[in-house]
Amino acid sequence: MAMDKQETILPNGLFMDLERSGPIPLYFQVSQRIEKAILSGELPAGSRLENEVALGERLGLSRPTVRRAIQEIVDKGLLVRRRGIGTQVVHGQVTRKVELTSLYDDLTNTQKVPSTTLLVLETVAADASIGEKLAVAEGSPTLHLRRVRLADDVPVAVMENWLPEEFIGIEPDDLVQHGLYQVLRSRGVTMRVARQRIGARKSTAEESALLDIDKNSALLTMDRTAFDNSGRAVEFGHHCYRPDLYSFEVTLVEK
Amino acid sequence: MAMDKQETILPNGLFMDLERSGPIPLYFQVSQRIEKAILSGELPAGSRLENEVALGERLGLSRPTVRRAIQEIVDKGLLVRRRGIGTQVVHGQVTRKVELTSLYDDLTNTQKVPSTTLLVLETVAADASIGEKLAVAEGSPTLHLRRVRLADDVPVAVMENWLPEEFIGIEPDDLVQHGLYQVLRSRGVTMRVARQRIGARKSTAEESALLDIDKNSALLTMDRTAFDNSGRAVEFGHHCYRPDLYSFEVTLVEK
DNA sequence: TATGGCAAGTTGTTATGACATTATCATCTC
DNA sequence: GAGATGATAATGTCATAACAACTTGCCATA
Repeated sequence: MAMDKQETILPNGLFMDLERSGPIPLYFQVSQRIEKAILSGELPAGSRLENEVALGERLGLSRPTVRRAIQEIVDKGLLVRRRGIGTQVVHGQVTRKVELTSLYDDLTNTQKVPSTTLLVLETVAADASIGEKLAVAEGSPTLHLRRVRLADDVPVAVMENWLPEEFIGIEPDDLVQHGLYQVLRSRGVTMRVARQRIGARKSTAEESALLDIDKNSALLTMDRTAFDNSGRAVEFGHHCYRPDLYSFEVTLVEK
Repeated sequence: MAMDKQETILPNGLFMDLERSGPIPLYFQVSQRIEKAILSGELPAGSRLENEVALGERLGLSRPTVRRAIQEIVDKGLLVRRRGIGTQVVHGQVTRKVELTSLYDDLTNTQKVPSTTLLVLETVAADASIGEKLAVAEGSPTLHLRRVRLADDVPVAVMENWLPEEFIGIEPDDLVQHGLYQVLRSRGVTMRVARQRIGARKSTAEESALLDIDKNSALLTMDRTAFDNSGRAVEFGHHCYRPDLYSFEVTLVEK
C-alpha cells in the first residue's frame, strides 16, 4: 500500500508561467497543468498529489482556487479524493473525456478525415413525437436532415436530425463542408446539455447499403436531444453507427 | 422570449425545514429542494430561477453555498446558467441521472425484481488483457464471474466480470441474493469512478439461448472498469444486454 | 500484546468580501 | 430611427478565514 500512496511533488516549472491576469481562469490553468502531468505519467497512477494547502502556498493561490482546479480533474474521473488521506490518481489508461460535440468534431479530433453525404434536407411539419422532443407545437415547421457520415471515405454512421424552425435556412453546402454543430455554432448557438439514449438494433436494408455492411447487422444507436444555453432544445437526432468503427466512451464519477 | 425568461420564485415552504446542523450538507439539501421543484413542474422548463444573491439572503445562506447547490443541478443537466441573465431550467422530459451502480441496483431502482443465475464462479489467472485492466500482474489470481441477470424473471443481460485477488472469497449465495456492487460495498469498497465503453455486436449462439432471443440478434454491449476511492481498479466487466429491454441514458453537460 | 485516546494531517463545508465579465435596458445624440 | 453610452442585473472568479469530519500514527495503559 505504501507504494500506492507515495506523494508526488510536481516541479515548480510546471506552474511557472501561469498567466495571472489573462482571460483564462487560474483554476482552469492549474487543472490543465495537473492533468498534463497525469497524462504524461509524471503523476503516476495510485500516487498522491501534494495537498491543497501546500499547493496553494507554493503557487501563490488561495485554497478554494486550488480546490476548484482539482475538482475539475476529479469530475473527469482522473483523480479521487479522500478526507484525511489526500488526492490520488486513478489507475488505468485514460480515455478521452466525452464532450458535447457532433460526430464530425469527434472524427476530426481523432485525426480522421470526416466527410458527409447529404441524403435529405427538407422542411417538414413536426409530428407529435418530434414536437415533444423539440418543445414545439405539433405541425410546426422543422428542418429535417438525413446524412451519411464517412471517416477517411468509409461510411461510419447514418444520421437523421430535426431542428426547430429558426434553422430552416441552413444551406446544403454548409452541411457538407462542416459538422452540424459547427453550423449551429456559427449561427450563435451555444450548446450546453445533451440527453442521449444509447441502444442497439438490427440494420434495415437501406442502412446496410448506406453503411456497406451485411443485412441485419447489429447497429449501435443513439437518440439525442441537445439544448442551448437558455435551456431550449435545438436539435433532436437519431443516429446509427457501425459498431466495428464506433463506440461510446463514458466515464461515470460518483459524487 | 419573455415567456421563456419568466422568473419563478419558489415558496419559502420549500426550504422551511433545512436542517442547519445535521450531517447532511446545506448545499446538498438546497439542491434537492430545487431539483424537486423542477421535477414537479413548480419550476417550469425555460423559466428562470431566483438569482443567487437573493436566494442566499432569503435562505440565510452564503452565496457560495447557494452557488454550490445550483451547480449540483447544473451538473445534472437540469439547469443552465448565463452570466447577466440568470439560471434557467432545461426543457424536456427529465431522465434519471445515471449513477455508478450495478445493473442489479438499476433494476431495483426502476421497480423491477432482479434475479441472478450464476453460471461461473472461479479463480483464474489473469491474462495480459485482464492484468492490464485490473493493474495486476499477468498470471495473478483473479475472481472470474459469469451471470445472467433477469428482471421480473425475464433475462436481460449476460455479464462477465473479473475481480482482483482480494475478492476471491466471495460466496456464490451472495451473488445470487445481491448485485455485485452491493457485495463489494458490504466488504467496505467505495466505488468512485467507472470507465465504460458502449458498443454493439451480434449475439453468439450461447448468448442467444441465455437471453431467449433469436440467433444473431443485435446486442448492446458495455465494457467497464470500476475504481474505488483510492483510485485502484476493483472490477472489470463485459456485459451484453438485450436492446429491447435495456438502453443507456447518458446526459452530457458542457462546462 | 491489545486497546483506547490524542495529536497531526488532509479534505469537506461554510462564511464574508471584493472585483470582473457578460447581458439587458434606458437614455442620449446624431 | 439607429447607434453609442452608461447604469443595472446576474453570474464568474478569487481571496481570506474558520471550523468540521475523517484518517493515520503514536503513545500510554491495562
